[in-house]
Amino acid sequence: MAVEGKGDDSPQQPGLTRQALVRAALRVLEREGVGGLSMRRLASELGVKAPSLYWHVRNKEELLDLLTDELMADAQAPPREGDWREQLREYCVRYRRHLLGKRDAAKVVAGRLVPGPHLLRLMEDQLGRLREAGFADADAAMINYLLGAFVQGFVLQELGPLSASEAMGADRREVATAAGEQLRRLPPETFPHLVALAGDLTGPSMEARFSFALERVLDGLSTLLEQSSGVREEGTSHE
Amino acid sequence: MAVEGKGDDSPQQPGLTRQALVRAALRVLEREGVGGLSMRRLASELGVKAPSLYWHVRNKEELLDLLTDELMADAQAPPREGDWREQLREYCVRYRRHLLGKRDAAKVVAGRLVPGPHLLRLMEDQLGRLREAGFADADAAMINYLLGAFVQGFVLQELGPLSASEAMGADRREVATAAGEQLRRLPPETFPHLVALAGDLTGPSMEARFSFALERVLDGLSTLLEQSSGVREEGTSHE
DNA sequence: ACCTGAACACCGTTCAAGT
DNA sequence: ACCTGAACACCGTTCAAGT
Repeated sequence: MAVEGKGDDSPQQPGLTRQALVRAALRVLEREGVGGLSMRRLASELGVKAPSLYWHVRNKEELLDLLTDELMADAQAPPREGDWREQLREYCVRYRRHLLGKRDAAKVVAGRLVPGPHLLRLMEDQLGRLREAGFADADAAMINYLLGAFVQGFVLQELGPLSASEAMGADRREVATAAGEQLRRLPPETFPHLVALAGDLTGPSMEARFSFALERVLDGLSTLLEQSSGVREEGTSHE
Repeated sequence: MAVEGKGDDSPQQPGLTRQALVRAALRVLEREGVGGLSMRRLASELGVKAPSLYWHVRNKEELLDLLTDELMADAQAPPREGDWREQLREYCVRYRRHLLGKRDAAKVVAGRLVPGPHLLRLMEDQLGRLREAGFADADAAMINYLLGAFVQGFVLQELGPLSASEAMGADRREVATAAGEQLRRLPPETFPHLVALAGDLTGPSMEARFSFALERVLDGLSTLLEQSSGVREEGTSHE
């Protein structure tokens, strides 16, 4: 009757696997959002009672750590086309899209530094491209961290409602223009810049804000690369 | 007997003010952390029962919005010394220190876009400096958003335990070197870069990561400023 | 106008007990 | 080895009722 032999070192399948647990958590997250992802709901998704989960996982934190890496399972590295800048841009654009594509993914991933297998795969690939581009090892490591923190932080901002006036009700465009009106009505003698820039502050879409920020970061990396290769050419290297 | 007349439009003081509520929330946050900040505990801090709070505040979300702005109450803009780059750097360094100085502040503030009075004050100041530095209005608005998202996102990463192995137990230095060992033990044929850069990836302190990232962003802003002022000088402006 | 009691529908986690 | 019942100590929020 036990048809599906996995072939590895588990003699009888235990009904619940860590893998099954994490995949179920992903389904619950997609369906209910991060607020609805409780140990109890996850248990019922698996046809089991909540305390059972604690046999497979130390606590909810560990579950979220596992889930964090699972969220990276189908993240794609960009094609190796174009220069390093084009490739890094594509990395960030894809990572953002990936996080936005899975419900509340950024809220799970946000403050979590988990070196799971899927993340390691992506890091390995990105570090390789950074070194090929000519970045020093120490810089490549820093840049890898920087880009991750940058995109995650950005998408996290993007997930929350644009303002206090909320996700319940009006769409982003309306909320933004309302916020613009509010800024314009401020006393101009104490807030001249906010009044003058009301449109500039509330107008741009999140897309636009992200790509603006991304281009600034990429410019900064360009500068670093020029500086360090400049040093290598004209510097006092012991070569 | 009602000694403390506020003088404004509140005839009898209602025992609970929104202000008192928010200040109490700040004390609870400092004492118990974000996980300990519940409506019930906040109520007991105020010598009142939980349902009372809902007279003053729509729900916990609104409370957190108010708290977010209160967290900015004593944030200091840097002195107007040095060039724009020095001032923006100091802005970010101070903002980071400010967030790190209040327990779990970044976790409250993170995905929350609340244009409260204290934030508006800082925005007004920063936008002024950006315009004086020569940034175009649209750019100044974008940069203001970028820097906020950048610092908040960064500090949020910094707050979580450095790795899964946890806040409970070993300090950051130990965890970092342990993570380094783990990377070094990876199969070098599939993870050559991770193995080679193990030390670079796990060595740097959060201080170092932050200031590296910050200098890159500032470099990026320099490039933007040069480009746009270049365009203004040699461009086809209708001046 | 402002506060409370009681209740609803939940949480994460532990632990003795079952198989 | 793996799962459950029962319990502990909590949550956010509503709502009739009190003053």
